Amino acid sequence: MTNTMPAEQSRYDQKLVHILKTSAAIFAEKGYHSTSIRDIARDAKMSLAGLYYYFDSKEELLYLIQDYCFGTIIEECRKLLEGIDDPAVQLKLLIENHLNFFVNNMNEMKVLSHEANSISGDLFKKVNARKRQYVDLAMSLIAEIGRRRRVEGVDVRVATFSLFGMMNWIYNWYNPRKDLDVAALSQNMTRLFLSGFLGDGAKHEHSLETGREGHLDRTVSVWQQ
Amino acid sequence: MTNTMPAEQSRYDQKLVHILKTSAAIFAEKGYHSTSIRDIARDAKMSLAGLYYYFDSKEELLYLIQDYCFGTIIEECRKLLEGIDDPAVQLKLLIENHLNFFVNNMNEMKVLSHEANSISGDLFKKVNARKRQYVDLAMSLIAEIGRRRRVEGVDVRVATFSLFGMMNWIYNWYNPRKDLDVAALSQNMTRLFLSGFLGDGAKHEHSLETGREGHLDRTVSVWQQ
DNA sequence: CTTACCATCGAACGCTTGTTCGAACCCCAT
DNA sequence: ATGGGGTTCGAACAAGCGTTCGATGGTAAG
Repeated sequence: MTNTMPAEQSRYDQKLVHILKTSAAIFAEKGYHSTSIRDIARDAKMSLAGLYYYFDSKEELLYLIQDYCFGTIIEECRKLLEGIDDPAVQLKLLIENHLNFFVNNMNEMKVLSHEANSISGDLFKKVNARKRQYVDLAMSLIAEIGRRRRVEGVDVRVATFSLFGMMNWIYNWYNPRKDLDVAALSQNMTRLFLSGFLGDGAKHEHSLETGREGHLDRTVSVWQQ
Repeated sequence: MTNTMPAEQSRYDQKLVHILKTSAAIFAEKGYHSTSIRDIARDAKMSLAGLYYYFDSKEELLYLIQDYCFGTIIEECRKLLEGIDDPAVQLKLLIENHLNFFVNNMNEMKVLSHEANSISGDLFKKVNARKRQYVDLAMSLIAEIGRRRRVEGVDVRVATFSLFGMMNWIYNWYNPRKDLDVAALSQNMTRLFLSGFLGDGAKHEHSLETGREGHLDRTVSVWQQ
């Protein structure tokens, strides 16, 4: 399986794409494990057995969706960042690209975010290699911004995953017909994150003293036993 | 089913708690739909049929975990916020409570976050009512902070769900043996969010001009067809 | 010791699942 | 028209699923 789809698509490629899109829509709606191949066959208007001409197993189907999704996002991102020096600008572009892609491919991205552990073995490793690559890119940008602007008081790892948390959580709430459009969403999140990361922490923190620090129970377990 | 467990637990209650904790651990590890009642029976050291003395269906089992989790988190939060005037301080406490509870009950919270749509019908409605209650609380705090500090340029809904995204994403990466402890994690995220929300957006944004705004393709679909 | 109730279990039911197989179909080059 | 390879399909399989039922064990009160 190659990273990129041929521009000129054969009948076979077109049908595979149709299957992947249909599957992603159902996976997004009811979850990978609750979706049966029969569900996919119905929506794709094919027979059960006919589908297996295009993939070897349900798990490989999930892999094809995830891998191609990651491939595209990373490729687009690399193109976008090329030749830009300021890591803050690069990060801004990464966020824009991520959210733009997410919103315009909500089904596939929900499957990528939510079904990350529904895949196992070698296929899991392959997807994870791409993920690590992408996360490392973002983390190195954030680290570099921190270095140049002498950011203190925020852990780079925490910052990176907080950013991905913000961005990847949108499948839980974002409604394109009701919420801001992608451009405004990107701007909001870039501002939230960059201002938060760079922002003068000390400026606000002194006013947050509660006079009862360390008041939290260490709730070791939900149900004490 | 009541919201709170009796302080004095009968033999029955203790065993129910044991089942809930065991189930949550397996659900967290392999997902709700990939977990069979037989898996739970094995780990809980009970027979398959014996489990059904404690719940009526697999779905109700999930509900019990989620409902009790939400119940505890909201109750703790209310107690903590009581009598405090500054919404920024209240939000800080909400974040601390949320993360403290999350880290100390990672299994249950992962099930709460990740299996939100694995439940349906009336049980889903019940859990969702609690969720809305909790989200509304956070959103109203954020809105009030925005009003008092005259925050501009960030949508309150986007800010709220970005915060929950940051916080709830941690089950995907947080490793208590390798990462910061809960106190430091809370401090980091509070700083990231509050500085981000309050922070002078204009201060940094002018330096982020790329000279090619609107350059992003509207990637309508992953696989063009 | 007997009664009654709470708790537990082995075994089975009906159903859905992912996957396979061999036969049939379609369509284009000869 | 005919051959053949690329597609499609109906039917079946074994395995696993959630759930039920009737019977059994344990235990505390009468």
